[in-house]
Amino acid sequence: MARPRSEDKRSAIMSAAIHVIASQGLGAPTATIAKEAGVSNGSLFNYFETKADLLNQLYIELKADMAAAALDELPSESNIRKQMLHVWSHWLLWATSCPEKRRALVHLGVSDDITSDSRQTGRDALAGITKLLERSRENGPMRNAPLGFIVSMVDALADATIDYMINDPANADKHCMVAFNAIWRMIV
Amino acid sequence: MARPRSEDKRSAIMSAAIHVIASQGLGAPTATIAKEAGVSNGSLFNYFETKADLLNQLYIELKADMAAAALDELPSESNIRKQMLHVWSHWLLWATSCPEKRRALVHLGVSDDITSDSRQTGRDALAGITKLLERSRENGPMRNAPLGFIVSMVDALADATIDYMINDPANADKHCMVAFNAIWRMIV
Amino acid sequence: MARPRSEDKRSAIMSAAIHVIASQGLGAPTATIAKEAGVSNGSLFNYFETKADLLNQLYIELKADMAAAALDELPSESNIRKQMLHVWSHWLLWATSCPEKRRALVHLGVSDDITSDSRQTGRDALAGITKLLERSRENGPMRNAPLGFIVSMVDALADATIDYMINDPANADKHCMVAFNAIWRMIV
Amino acid sequence: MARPRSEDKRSAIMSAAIHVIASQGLGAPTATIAKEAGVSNGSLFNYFETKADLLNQLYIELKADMAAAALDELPSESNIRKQMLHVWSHWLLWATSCPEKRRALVHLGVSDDITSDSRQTGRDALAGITKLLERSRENGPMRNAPLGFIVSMVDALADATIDYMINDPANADKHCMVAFNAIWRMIV
DNA sequence: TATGAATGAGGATTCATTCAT
DNA sequence: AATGAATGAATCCTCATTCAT
Repeated sequence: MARPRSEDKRSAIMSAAIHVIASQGLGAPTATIAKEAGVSNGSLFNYFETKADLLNQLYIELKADMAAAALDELPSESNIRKQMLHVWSHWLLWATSCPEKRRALVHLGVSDDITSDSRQTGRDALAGITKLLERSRENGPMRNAPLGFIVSMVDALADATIDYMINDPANADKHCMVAFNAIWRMIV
Repeated sequence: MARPRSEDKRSAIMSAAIHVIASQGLGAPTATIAKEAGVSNGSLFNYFETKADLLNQLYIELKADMAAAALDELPSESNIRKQMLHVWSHWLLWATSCPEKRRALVHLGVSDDITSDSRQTGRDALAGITKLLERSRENGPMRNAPLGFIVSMVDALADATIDYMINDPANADKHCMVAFNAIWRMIV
Repeated sequence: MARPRSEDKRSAIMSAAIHVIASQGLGAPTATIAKEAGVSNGSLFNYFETKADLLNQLYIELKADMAAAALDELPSESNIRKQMLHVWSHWLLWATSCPEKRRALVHLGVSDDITSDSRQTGRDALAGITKLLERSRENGPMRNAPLGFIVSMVDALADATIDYMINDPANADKHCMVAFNAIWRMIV
Repeated sequence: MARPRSEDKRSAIMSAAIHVIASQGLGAPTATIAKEAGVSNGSLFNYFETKADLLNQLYIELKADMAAAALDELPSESNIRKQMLHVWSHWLLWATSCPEKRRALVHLGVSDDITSDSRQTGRDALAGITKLLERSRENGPMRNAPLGFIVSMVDALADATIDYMINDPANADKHCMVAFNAIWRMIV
């Protein structure tokens, strides 16, 4: 009935879900997640009404986590490029240092179980980044394109870059900068 | 001497799979695909050893289909920008005019059932596009980045653009051009 | 805290398996066994990991059951012939009075699903009988033959005798004695 | 419709069935047998109406084959013990030198697909052996036991002996004689 | 007659969810 | 609330048999 008593247990389930989904995909049994969390399978359904519910909440939390990481310690006094670079590199840093979260998020992102509400909430969490992008492209060649379109493009490029950084960690920083400069050429 | 194994039936199953996977995802029962193809569920396994086999073959065919569409009637005499634009717009045209193929391909792309062999075959099919990209960025700011990285970025941007075009068909052409110009700024 | 896994249910499944296998052979669906046991088909797999697991456990239990019946109330003070006769007649009595157990055991005995571990466990259960045979043949003509060979022969004769007793119940006791005397001539 | 044109093909199927059943058991697909025989799966059903039909015919042929081997070159002039020994050793020789036939026969012997008619036919094939046994026990301690019972016992002992010979080929001849002498003590 | 594709019932097993304890 | 046993629908795949060629 989704009436969690212990916040600890809820987050244990979330963490377990990240781990299990990262390695087994969304097909992973809820029982596996529960066991990984040190909780009985029946208990899982005290915290999440259905598996889909768990998935949606996880999606939202991961998006928020990612956004928080990206916006953490934002140097709001610096010029826009510096701020954008800060966000970009923290974003990618989050993804490369929490590869399981990122992998889980990729799985969730394409799942039909994630509702459009959840997706919207996910986008909302990125509002801070969106704002920065808006200011960045203000006078650039894409000043008239829909902002959402630009966000999608940057998001897509982030994903591609992360993949590349993970596959070639030795040059991760270089790839990070190459991609950032590319984006900067795109939008300003 | 027996009823010959019919190519028609094989492609009926493929088409059905595209349709069914586009709407139900990879979890769709093989029986549903078979029925949609007008074939018994047992027959499906005459044409494909396992469901995973079907999925892999479908992935490869769709990738090839997409590449063929993109490279069709390539104006090889024109300058590189014109050729690239041709590829880009045909690519997106394919995706927006066969949205089911594209949706199925998205599902397949993230599936653990798709082997790395299949993925490599998929990349091989895009060799023509890769070549063009290589020439395009030859003297540009990304001339020293790994070519595979650039391909991934362009691929990612294509996906993002397609999504946007499908969501806002009225301005599809405009979005297509906006994205192309963005890419061009990125790489040349 | 949850419904405890019930020993009753496990043995209900075992009994059902005996009954169903006796009449339908090892090809009997697990669903049939489950239904006969008054349990859902899914539940059967809470008690036995696979059908083969069920079969192996059943084999071992039946062997043990048989051995226990044969050795029950063994008159250990009596001379060796009396003891052996006791075992022999109780053995055959078990088989003729639980024909389903015996039929199931015959099916199981030739199944490829029964592991050599299970077979060894089965033999171990018969250790008491083996001991008696060892003493019986001590000074007889087969004193130098491998003990295992003798056990196999006696086992085979038991099977043949049981068949005959079941087919001709009116003279069951007579057949039992005829066979026993034959064995006694063989080994002492 | 079981209207064989080519006797060659029929026996190819039989041989294939022996081989396949010996290694995979009765659960082996008819398609596997057909392929092993170099025949299409459809063709198999021109020679045998059903799988059960094939199994029954195979059972009968193997029993006949075994009996023929046992009775081959029977020294009908010799005394009864010599004749019986001849039969016994040829019987076991057949089993140990055609282990696949023997294995297949063991599988078939316990199958519910084998009709009682087939079993009777199998016994009829052993008539020659039965005759010898009848003469052998004529004045012995089992002179009043049902002849069929004695046949069953000897049959069972043969099976047990064969198993032992196959597992310990180095001493096969010794085991063969040990068992023969045991039988002789039993019946004469 | 020979072939092998087509059929579809059947079967073991999984798993989200419920519910007795 | 927590547990984990119970449920049974769902799914992939097999295989004896049929039938078009």
